[in-house]
Amino acid sequence: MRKELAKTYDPSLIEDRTYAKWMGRKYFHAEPDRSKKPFTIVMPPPNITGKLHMGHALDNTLQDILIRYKRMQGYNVLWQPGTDHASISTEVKVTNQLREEGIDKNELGREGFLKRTWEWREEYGRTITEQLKKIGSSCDWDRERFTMDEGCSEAVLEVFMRLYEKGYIYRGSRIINWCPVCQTSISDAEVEHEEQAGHFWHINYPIADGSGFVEIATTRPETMLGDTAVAVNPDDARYTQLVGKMLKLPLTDREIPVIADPYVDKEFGTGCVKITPAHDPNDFEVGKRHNLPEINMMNDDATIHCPGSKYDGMDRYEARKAMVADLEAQGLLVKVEEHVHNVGTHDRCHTTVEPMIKQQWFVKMEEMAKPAIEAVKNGDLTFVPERFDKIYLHWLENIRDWCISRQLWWGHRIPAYYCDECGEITVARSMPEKCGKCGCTHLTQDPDTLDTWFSSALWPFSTLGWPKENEDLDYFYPTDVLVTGYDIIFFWVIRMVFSGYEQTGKCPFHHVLIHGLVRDSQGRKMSKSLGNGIDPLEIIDKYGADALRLTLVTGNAPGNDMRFYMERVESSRNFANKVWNASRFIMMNLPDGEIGEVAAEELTQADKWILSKVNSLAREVTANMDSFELGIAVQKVYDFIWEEFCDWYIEMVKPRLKEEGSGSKTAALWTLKNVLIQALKLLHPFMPFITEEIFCNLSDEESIMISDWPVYQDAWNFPEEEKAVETIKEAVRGIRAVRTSMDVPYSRKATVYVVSGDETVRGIFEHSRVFFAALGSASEVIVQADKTGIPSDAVSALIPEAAIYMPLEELVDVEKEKERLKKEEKRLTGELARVNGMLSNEKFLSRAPEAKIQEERAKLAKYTQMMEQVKERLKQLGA
RNA sequence: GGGAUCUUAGCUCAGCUGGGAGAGCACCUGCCUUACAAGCAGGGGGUCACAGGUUCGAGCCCUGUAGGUCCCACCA
Repeated sequence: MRKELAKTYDPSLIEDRTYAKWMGRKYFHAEPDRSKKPFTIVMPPPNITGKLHMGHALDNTLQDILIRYKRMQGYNVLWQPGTDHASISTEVKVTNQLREEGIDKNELGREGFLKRTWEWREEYGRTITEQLKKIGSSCDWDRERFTMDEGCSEAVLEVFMRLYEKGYIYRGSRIINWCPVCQTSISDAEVEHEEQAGHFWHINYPIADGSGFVEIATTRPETMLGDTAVAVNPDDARYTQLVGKMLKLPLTDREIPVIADPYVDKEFGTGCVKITPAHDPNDFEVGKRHNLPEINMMNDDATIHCPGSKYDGMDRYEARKAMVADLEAQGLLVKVEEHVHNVGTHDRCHTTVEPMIKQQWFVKMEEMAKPAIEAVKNGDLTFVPERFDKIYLHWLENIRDWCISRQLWWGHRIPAYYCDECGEITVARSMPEKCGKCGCTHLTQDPDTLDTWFSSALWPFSTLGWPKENEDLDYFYPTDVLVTGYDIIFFWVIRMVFSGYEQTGKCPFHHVLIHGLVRDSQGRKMSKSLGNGIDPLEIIDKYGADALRLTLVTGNAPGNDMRFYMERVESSRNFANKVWNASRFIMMNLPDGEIGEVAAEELTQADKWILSKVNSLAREVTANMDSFELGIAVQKVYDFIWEEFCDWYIEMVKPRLKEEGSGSKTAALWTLKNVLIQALKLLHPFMPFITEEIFCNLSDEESIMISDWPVYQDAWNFPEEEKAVETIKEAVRGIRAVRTSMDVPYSRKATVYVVSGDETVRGIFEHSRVFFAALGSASEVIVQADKTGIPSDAVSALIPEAAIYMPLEELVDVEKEKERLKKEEKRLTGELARVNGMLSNEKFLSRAPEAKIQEERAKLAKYTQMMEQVKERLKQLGA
């Protein structure tokens, strides 16, 4: 039955309905099936705190494209979705929410807080997944997981136990990064280095024996309360006699030694460095080497800890000011210089982190990094684009132990239990009944939780049921491709890789497709503070998910950032409308019943041409998809549909559609329908909704998303017809250009003479005269071998294969025509010079591939012929 | 300090293994030609940052220079 479609495409009418249909039919659901090959992607789990932003939209669009493509290719695909508990982010959000209600987190207590956070998660945690559905994500929602659900928590516990038992997890008192606002330790990866304009304070430390001063330079004078030495380079002749002497530490009553350590750079500052082991990672190392005391002079909220001192309790920056003022008053401040330096800040809240010595849990990284490094080196794991190999390797080759404990409540609690009596640590899967050392029954679990990335590191296998052996894991793991932004390679990708090798012995995925950031029209990062974010859902409401998706993949190469602006979305929307209308046109013409098969001899040159075109398109697009060149792939489909199919083929076929009951009409309809279906299939991964809607109107199959991906077929390979139609297109373009330059109105038809001495060429035009006439605004097409009967003032269009003449009578402006021909002559002269240059170059002839030489020879012949025509024509016009 | 990356049409960007410079938007001209004005036809516009090198041949490979962006890094 013929179906009518609306004149303009309205995505809002079909997207939700279509998605519901897919869900209802369980197309997204995957079960192991040994008769098919699996293809698996795990979705980077969005935070439960978040709402969908452009980054998610891009990330998930890319994944959905790959998933839909592979599904159509017949793979048993699993796209595993889920969400991340996002420890710090969520804890901060809930804490703030509580504060607004006037509730203090600590008063509420741990249990109450967790109850509240679970409620929060129930209420808000699913909005993002609902939003992911709006963009068409075909993930298996039946398998949706959460990093703190029972299974994932079991995996976390198992991994902790294994690593602990292997000696890879240890507890130690070491210098770590501390966020005074979030009041927790953070890992090195979570520290962002920001360049800040600061000062360099030069301070005199008096030598205890009264023989003078040692001038030190520091960017953080307040830490001098924790100084336990001043260091100089052992080779620094200026200071050798000072080494071993004692200095009076200003603002305190302590004395500290001068020590020699190669860490000190003679050239930098004064060459004397104050050493604060408890508040600087380098100084910590120096302190260890020299057995210096570690004086902790700061509280967890970054106020000064110095009992008995006037600075005690002051904020770190307030104290800095006060101390500098006091030093100046005492005449110990030598000078203050402007100084730009790097300051470590917490990536979540951008507070300046404080290095502090604390008891924390760490993961020993050296051994686990090895297979992860090897994976990239031996090709088991590849990055797209490749350049991210270096970033990955550099990080792993310089990896330091991972601080995994967080002083937070929301997260997986560390399974360590301390004996209240003897302090013995027991790491166990559950609370031990008694202390294994002293037998005491009073044990307390470590209050800390794990870094949120500890659980996401296990995501590729914890979501498949690990540590239990099971069919899902066996079948779908390892996964195939991981799609993510370059911003979380360190946090997540690397940790998944070493965790995968350590726990499962396998790399958790083979390819990592990296994408960049979606920026605003000015190239700025989209951010809440700038207010320049564009809400993907608003775009979907207004333009449709397909337009959004197309915008996000068009003209973008892997790993590169992109700019997002409305003109691009409109352009995508226009394409959707183009597809819609082309389909509408075809459906308007399709008969009520089946077209049936069309005999090969009924197919015209044009039919074969477009079949051949869509055939090679399928091959090319498949190759691009396989190498993750999604932007290139979709560009090819776009160009094919808009230019070849709509602008040329449909126009070529229109005259035949008026021939009621003819075999030619049937062949045209058959071709229109089949080529459209092929094109829709190639487009489907990118624009799932519109392609599904049209496909279901055209085809008896139930859904395009489970239809077969087009493959190249020899039966649709027509090189001769492709060449023939290209010749005609050239002729049409030539005619149009001539007519435009002569200002001949569209409505004015003219007789068109095609002159060629080549019988084959004449055959091409004879065969296609119907559509050639239509496209070339011809009232009549006369094909002949010579110029007999052609008016001498006829205007010509030139193509290599033939001469085209149009008697345009009084409309012909001889001067314009001469001008046009001269321009053409100039162009051809240039081309001929280039080709002749190459062909007269002996080195080219001897070293270039034979095919290339033949190609150039053919061009020479072609241009020579055209040049002859132009010259002859100019001569006729008396030029 | 180390590394990566970019510099191609007015704007935003593609350009896959080196073989006659592309798209979208913008601009100019003419068209409501019964699928689409969210459209059709035609057109203008680029020493592919600069300088060398390799090659028969370079936007693409190599070296250097300039400018931009980003990442990493313990010079206080």
